[in-house]
Amino acid sequence: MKQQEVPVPYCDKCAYETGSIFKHLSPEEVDMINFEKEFRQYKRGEILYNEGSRISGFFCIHSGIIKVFKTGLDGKEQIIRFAKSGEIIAYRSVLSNELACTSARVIEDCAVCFIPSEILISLVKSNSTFAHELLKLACHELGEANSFITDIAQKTVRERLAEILLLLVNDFGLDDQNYLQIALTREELANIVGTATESVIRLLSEFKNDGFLELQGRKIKILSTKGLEKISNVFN
Amino acid sequence: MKQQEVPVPYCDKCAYETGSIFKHLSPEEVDMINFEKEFRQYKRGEILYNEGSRISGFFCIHSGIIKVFKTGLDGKEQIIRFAKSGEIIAYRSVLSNELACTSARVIEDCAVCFIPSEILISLVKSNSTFAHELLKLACHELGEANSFITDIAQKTVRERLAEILLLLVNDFGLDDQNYLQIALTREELANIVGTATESVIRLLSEFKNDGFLELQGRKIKILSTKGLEKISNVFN
DNA sequence: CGGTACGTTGAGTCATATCAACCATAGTGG
DNA sequence: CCACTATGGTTGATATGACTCAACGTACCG
Repeated sequence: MKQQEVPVPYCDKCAYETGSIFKHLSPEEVDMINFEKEFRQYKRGEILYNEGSRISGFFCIHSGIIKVFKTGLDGKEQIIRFAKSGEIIAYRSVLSNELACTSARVIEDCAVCFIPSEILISLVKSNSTFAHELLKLACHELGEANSFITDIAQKTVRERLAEILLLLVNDFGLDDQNYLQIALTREELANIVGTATESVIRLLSEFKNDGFLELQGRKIKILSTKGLEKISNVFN
Repeated sequence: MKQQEVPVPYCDKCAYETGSIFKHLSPEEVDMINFEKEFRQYKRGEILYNEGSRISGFFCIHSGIIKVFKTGLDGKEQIIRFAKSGEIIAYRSVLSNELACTSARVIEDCAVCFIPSEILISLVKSNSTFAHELLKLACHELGEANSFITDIAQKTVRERLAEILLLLVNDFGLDDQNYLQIALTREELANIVGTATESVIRLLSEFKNDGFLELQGRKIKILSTKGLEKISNVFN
């Protein structure tokens, strides 16, 4: 849990005008958060919190990318989701008052605000709109989890990999040269899809041969989302 | 959507003293629910709601068992969860204001209360304890979904089947002869585990040969939860 | 008594995991 | 500056878990 003593830049993600969950708070409530929160910076590879630990607060991502994962058999990671600017993590454990069911590790150097549990709970109690929005968020994630369960259970690795690539395009976008704006190791890709690293490597090079993408190390250049859609069977 | 005109039995599941989510309501709020709710009875095989539809309320189960599932490729069902007495379903869609992401079908004849969406929303707004409890519920389900994702992605069909059997024992219990208190077809078991019907049949008969259970049609007699635990690798 | 849904078994196939070897790259310390 | 090591990526060979297909048995139901 590294916490650097650097000049704290203004964090606009916990402000009430932004697109984050905090937009449903009053200026006074945002002030309270800004007073209580702790600004932190983490480098790639660092852990924000560990599965099984009791969590004393949640994180709002200012910048960077974080992977949220569970550790399964033989320590193999299953990536549950990614969090990027404006999103919050660890709120599940805080709200359900359970131990963390996942761990979180930095994928791209990040700056986050750490906000104590009590703040979240008290806001849920005092601001019903905020509570409703949190419910929407949790219920939406639940819907996504249900879809993912169905996909993993029914689709082939090939279909899932294509689908995950499209999902990453959707979540992180492409730069001006059509490079995917998130760089993952082959192992990380495998740990989303739920397969072996070697399988990801082989399938990626198949997709390359099919002309759907190009590979430059970890950077993936998307040439044909249409092609990937066809492979992934996205429309059931 | 069958709705029988029978004398409405007293439904104690929507009462504020029970173990259901409604225990966090005031007597007045419970009265409101009782006034607005609609009592319905369904037989095995009937559908409560369909994936993709807009839902105008949620269901509280008085008695019986319901399976909640998604329809994937080729119409193959993926069972997401079961709901039994005292539990609520379809609240996800109501709260997230999204189309239903699952369907619900009766496994064991059931009696349910149908409660309009507006009631749920207004209670979330007016009763912050209730909102917090709903958040706990949703977040808890989210944690379970995450575990399930990891299991499906990493465990073998054999391990998953053993684990699901234990989970069913936990949720529905055993009768005095150690028979599992929920009767599923082989296909339904397969649709939880995420495998083919034939695989379930073969594995069940393996478990039988190993002395862990006995089979009487759909009734499964559990002889050794220890054995099933060993197979399932429950402790990671 | 035929029909329909469910259960069972066997045989063959295939996607994917596993194992092993090897290469590329970058960071480290002597 | 150069071995040294660690990490990640790639490829090939092999094994196998699980699916598919097909046939047949069983049981209930009108």
